[in-house]
Amino acid sequence: MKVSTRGEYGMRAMVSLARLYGEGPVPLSTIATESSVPPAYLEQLIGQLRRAGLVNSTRGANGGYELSRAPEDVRVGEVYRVMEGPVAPMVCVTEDMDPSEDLCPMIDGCATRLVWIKVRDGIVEALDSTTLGDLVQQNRKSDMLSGTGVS
Amino acid sequence: MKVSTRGEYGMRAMVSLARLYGEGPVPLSTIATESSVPPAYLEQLIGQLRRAGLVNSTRGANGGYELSRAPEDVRVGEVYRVMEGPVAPMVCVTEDMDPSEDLCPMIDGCATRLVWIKVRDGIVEALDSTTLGDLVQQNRKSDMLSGTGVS
DNA sequence: ATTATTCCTATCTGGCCGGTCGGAATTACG
DNA sequence: CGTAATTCCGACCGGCCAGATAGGAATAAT
Ligand code: FES
Ligand code: FES
Repeated sequence: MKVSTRGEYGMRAMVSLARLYGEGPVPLSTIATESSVPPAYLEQLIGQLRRAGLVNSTRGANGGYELSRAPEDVRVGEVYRVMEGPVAPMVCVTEDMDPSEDLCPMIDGCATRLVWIKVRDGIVEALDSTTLGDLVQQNRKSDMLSGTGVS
Repeated sequence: MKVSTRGEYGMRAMVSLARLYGEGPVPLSTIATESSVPPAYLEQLIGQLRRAGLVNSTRGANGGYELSRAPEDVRVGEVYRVMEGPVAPMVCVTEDMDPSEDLCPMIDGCATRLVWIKVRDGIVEALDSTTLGDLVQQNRKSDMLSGTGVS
């Protein structure tokens, strides 16, 4: 059960943008460097984030990307869902699914489903209780304590 | 972020065994039917569970498998870990990892890691707070309420 | 015009998930 | 003893898709 690189990279990119929030459009190349994501690939990913309305873009020279909302107003769950789709450790417990359809072929109904629902809710809680703002803040704090992050 | 079929099937099989606990060895074919898992595949999976000590096997005619412990004493997290490996939504937050190694290439340390740790802990909590016993019990209860589970 | 940038879509590749197969070992049973 | 029921083991394999790369068209600043 791994988060794909889309989720990983997308989240990293968004954190980078959060750190640079308020300083105007940031070109893709910068985000790519800062978040260590292959530029060509990032381009694809950030397109998704834009279409989802999480980032705004400015085209042409001096253009770039920026968060469409303040970092404190962006739950990481939103980013996650754009990149990874609805939270669903298993098809039969997809977040937004019609509760009536139970596609499990098990005899006597499915007992395991209860577990996966719990797991799903655990993930949702973790994702939706944090904002990009929280992340950059936490990070700045730990930078303060340990000097310049060291190597 | 999906649980693979190994986890799904493994869990289903264990629930089946839990329901039949105390009635002697259950042949693979029965478990396969009851949990709707291709027998040949299940054989592979249940081998893992056996080697991990979660089930005991009896060879030869009239042989089969049974839980090595009472259902109430088996946390679903144990089953999960056997089938899926340590809980780790992302390599850098693997359950049993050496906390010193931080392999993230991000500039200024990694802010996103905090999220994944939260996610991981959410999953762990969900898995370790439930036992196979809980599952079969819950399931029996819902059977009672809705007749014979219907079609 | 030239340069910096976003935008779009097609294409490729390796890994591994999900599953099958054949046969050897082991034990019950009449 | 022989035969049937079963676990046990490792090899094999096809298809899908994550994880990129590539090329070029549109847009805007200077
Ligand atoms: S309904 Fe999902 S495992 Fe049964
Ligand atoms: S350390 Fe895992 S994403 Fe940075």
